[in-house]
Amino acid sequence: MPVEPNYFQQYQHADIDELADVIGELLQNPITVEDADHKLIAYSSHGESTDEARWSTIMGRRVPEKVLTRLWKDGVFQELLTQDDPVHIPAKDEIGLGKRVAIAIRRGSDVLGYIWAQEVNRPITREDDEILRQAARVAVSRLIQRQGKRKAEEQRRKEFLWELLLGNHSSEAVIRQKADTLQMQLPTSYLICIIEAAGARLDQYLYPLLMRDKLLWVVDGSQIILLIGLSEAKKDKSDVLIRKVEQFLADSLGKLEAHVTEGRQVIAGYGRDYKSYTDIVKSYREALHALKIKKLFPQENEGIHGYHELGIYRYLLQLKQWEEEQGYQNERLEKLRQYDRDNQTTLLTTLETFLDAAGKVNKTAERLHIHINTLSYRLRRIEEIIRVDLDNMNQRAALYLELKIAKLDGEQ
Amino acid sequence: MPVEPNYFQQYQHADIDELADVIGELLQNPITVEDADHKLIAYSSHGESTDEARWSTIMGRRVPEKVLTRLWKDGVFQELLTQDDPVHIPAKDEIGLGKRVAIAIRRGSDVLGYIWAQEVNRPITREDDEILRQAARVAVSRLIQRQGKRKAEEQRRKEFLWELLLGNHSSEAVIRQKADTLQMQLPTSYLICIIEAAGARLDQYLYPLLMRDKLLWVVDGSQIILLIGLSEAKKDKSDVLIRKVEQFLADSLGKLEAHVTEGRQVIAGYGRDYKSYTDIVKSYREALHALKIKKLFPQENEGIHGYHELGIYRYLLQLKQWEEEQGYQNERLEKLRQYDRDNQTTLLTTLETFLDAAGKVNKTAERLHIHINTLSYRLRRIEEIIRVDLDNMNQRAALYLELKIAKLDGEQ
DNA sequence: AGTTTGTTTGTGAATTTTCACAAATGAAAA
DNA sequence: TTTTCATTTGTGAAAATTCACAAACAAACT
Repeated sequence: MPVEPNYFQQYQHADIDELADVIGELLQNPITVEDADHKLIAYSSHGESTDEARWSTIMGRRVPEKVLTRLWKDGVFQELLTQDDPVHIPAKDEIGLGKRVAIAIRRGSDVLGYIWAQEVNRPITREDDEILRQAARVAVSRLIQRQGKRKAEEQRRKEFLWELLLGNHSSEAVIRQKADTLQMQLPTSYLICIIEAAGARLDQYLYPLLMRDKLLWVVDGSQIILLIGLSEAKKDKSDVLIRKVEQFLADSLGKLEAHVTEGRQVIAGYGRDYKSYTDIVKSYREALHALKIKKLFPQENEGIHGYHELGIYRYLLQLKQWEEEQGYQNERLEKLRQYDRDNQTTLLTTLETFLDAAGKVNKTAERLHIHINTLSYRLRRIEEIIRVDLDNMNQRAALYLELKIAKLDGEQ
Repeated sequence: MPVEPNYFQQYQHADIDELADVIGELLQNPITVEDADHKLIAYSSHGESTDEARWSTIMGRRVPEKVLTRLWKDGVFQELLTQDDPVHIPAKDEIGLGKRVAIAIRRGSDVLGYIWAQEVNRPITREDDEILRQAARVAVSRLIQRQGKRKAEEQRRKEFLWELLLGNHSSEAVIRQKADTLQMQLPTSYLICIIEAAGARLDQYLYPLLMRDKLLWVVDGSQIILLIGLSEAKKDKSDVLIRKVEQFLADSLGKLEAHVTEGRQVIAGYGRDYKSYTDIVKSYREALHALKIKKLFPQENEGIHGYHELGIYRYLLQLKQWEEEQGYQNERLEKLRQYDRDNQTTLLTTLETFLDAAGKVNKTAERLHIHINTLSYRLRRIEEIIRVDLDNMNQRAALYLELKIAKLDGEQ
């Protein structure tokens, strides 16, 4: 293995702009240096041949949004965030992006920024990768200070989110003002989403996704709490927005479940969407509620994350508590349970399966592995024993509720 | 019209026993006088020919229970209580009751007692009726004092019931003791039933029924509150007892509705059955709740009176209140309502009918007077618009609940 | 005017549900 | 042991449901 030369020996103390020029000279191509938030930090001054993406970046002092979106979509950033080596990116003419190479500037697992090298004057080969690796290493010290400031800001933003989650602020105006001083732009519509994983480094694994969507988040024990913005809530198109959340969750859970093979306890829930930021407490509580229900009824709520999708489960805990306060005990179900015990039957399970199948005898018999006439007999029996009319929606719904409430005791 | 002689002219100041003898002599038959509670007050002393019923009555100083039950069943008391004339009763050998004639002793609408004349020595004809009428009139003054005492006792019992209803007593032992001092025997199992009629003299119309079942009751405005005993709650035979309550209600409501033709607002509700008398508050509250629900959803709960039969309606008020506290507004239903307004459709009604029919398309289409394919189209539309899966019981039940909750606002 | 869109109704075939009746099974009671 | 009872399964026919496809219609839009 040949010993690579130390390209930046004599530039250890050069400032960041000088460094960009040096890299540019070594690679004979235009260089751009950005921080983790894609704000322009430095760029090489030689050479006029520049594509539209670089031009816009320099003029706007930030990488244009559409370029970022595209690169996230193509998985470029995912690569950059997860590996130490330079990433070679083919040209993407639709967004005015020429062929280039990029590398992340990182300290430990933190990404401080990126170095971009355009390929215009000459191709950048694998041999040049070491130059970029060294350049990234040298750039670290220049970015650390900036990073410190950024971290402190991030920290203050997280504290602010906690305040919002706990409902410390009562006035919308005060919230907006504080958000301004923290240079946060609050989405017009938002919701709170919680992802919980047993013993996983949640923020670590989700980092690329969090960065991609520029989410505000805090970690609380084994939970990560996310403020997700629903940019434009046009008319009846809220469905589309919710589907974006579901997409995000699918991505996140997929990624996490790959990592957390052991307990595989990865669950997520989110509250309803609100516009006023005094309602953030509500959305948070709703997300927590959804999570709680998903733990209590995992099968019943598989694939469901939104509080608005919980159906009757939304009421269950409350109703349970109410029944207890009233000293109500369900005689009908107890009667069935007793009958089952006395006669070694399974009428209660039969009833639950029947109700879960929304009264479809076919589906019910199938799930229970019994003849359809057996089912019909059992249902008739149930109607006789607990004196109920299963064709009556009121009674059906009531029984359904009662059954699910009873399950909360683990009595089943 | 011949002027009837005044048979009791010279006995105006005779005591009650003497009176019985006089009547006996006039009719040449054995006489028994009872108070309203069928306790023996006096009996004629001549003549040995006496049937088993009279003999038991005199020996036990009260009319035997089985005789009373039979006479109530045959409607004899109903007649006695509602008319001033003597009632001629055929022999009922199975209970040892010979042929006899009876008349109620009444002051105004209050029944103070009864005079019974057995037919053994000679038949008692219509001509003798006037003798009994006059005898009943003369007996009034002898029974008034007794009646006063009885009324005071009744009054104290009613006050006691009120105390129980309002939960003033916390100890079962104290309650039992007080019941003893008031000479009340509390049924082992009981429930509270309330009948409400707009402007009717409830206790008046129900008097025969109340007497028959010896119920404890109080009147509260337009409501009459009844403590109904369920004598022997053997094993799983509670159904039979409840059916007795239903029978009583059917009788009562039938009678009342005949009288209250105007507003026809006669409703009834009853709570669950309890054994401990500290629970009487619960049963009372449940009865009130049932009544309230029946007012809010008259059609939905037609023919239903028991709190235990309310189904989901039992939860509705609580859920409504809870939703309001949470500031929850139902977007799904609102969306449908909006669609209906925009397109002059009736999807909301369609949905409700469908759910009420427990998902039977046939019944639904019939009730809506539409083609079954129209219904199928509408349901598909509903599923699209509010993004719901009507085959899913959770969603179905949730929608059902939401619909009924929404109806509480009168928003429909 | 024609076109589009959402709604209603019709037809027909495959499938499911409902119901009545009968036979087989197994466990408990006589 | 037989008898009884509750349960399961089978058969078959009528009724109801589901689904695809098409025609008719009215209101809104171009």
